[in-house]
Amino acid sequence: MSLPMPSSTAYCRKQKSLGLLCSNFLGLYNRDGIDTVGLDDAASRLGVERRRIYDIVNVLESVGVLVRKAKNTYHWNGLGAIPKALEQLKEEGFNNNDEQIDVKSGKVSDDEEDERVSNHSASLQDKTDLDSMHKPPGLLKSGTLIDNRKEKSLGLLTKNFIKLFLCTNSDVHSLDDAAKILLGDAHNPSLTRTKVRRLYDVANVLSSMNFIEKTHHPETRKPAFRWLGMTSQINSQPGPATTVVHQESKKRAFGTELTNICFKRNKLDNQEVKLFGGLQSQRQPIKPNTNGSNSYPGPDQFGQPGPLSQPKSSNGESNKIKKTRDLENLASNYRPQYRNQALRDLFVHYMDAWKAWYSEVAEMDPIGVI
DNA sequence: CATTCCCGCCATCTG
DNA sequence: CAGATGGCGGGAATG
Repeated sequence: MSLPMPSSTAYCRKQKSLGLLCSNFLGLYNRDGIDTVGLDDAASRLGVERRRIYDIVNVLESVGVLVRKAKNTYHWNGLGAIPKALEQLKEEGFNNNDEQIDVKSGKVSDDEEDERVSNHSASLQDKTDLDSMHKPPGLLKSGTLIDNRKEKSLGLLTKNFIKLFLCTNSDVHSLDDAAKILLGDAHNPSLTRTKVRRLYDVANVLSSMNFIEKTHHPETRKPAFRWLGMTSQINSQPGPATTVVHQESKKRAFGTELTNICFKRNKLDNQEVKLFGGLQSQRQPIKPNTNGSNSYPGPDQFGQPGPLSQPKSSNGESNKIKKTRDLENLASNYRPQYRNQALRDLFVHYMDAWKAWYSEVAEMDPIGVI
């Protein structure tokens, strides 16, 4: 019981959110020369417990930004790997059955992400909401009793959640519905509750990367999330982006404090603050934007443009800036300056892949799938 | 009261 | 078997 909140620095939930942590994480590693990310390193530099790093890393891995390399170590692929990862997710979602071969470079680890979304030829686009994708709860195959751990992983959940947007008509889903869908059936309220908690976790990091944004379901009023990827507008009309928007115009001014460090909810105090100091003095400060919403701060001080960044008001929070389909600008605007030729090539490769995919998708008939 | 979701216990899975 | 992972859900913060 150390006092919960020093008057000046009250405990603020937002400062400890996964979303903010994700932003900081990206800010810390999304730069030239990063190849490996160590969990302990990340945890200490970000001033959080290891447990939290797992949360973030798991969802980032689902989106291709990272790959687990070994115990305590991840390989940094970078944001450039996102398009490809999404493409893959989409594909998987459509051939809504499981087992996809790993396309990663090199080794095909193990079962990697296998999800078994039930088989059953789904008409790609069915109704608006619940439907087509679900993973059978029970499960079959390989399982006996082992399986489940992975099936409940945050990583898988992230993927399925994203597929929900990529492979469905609707680009707005309430977590509640999402939970039910992803849960297969299991109308167990308790299970759903837990699922929703997890969805909040992934939603937070995804929204910090501007993949999604919080809104309310048109009719239902229920809180929900809207996909901000490129799918939405492509969806509404064939042809190239209709809403290529703005872009890196403003340099946001974020808060200047590293968050995620202090004040435990109200118990024990923390001695982690020192990490903060250390970080500040030795590295560019992460600028979390202390109170407002949190989203990936963007490049500025990190050297690279942030494809997923968005203009953000310094005191934002209420400020619902229309987050835009940044991914759309990815190809044209995201131009990291890699000093390393290999990385550069890799990046180019990703971009090409993405463009190919994008144009392909763009000319598809709207009713078709997307 | 409802929604959001942080925290950290502790089951599992490696190495 | 110790350390690494990461479900899971209580319950606090917020709306």
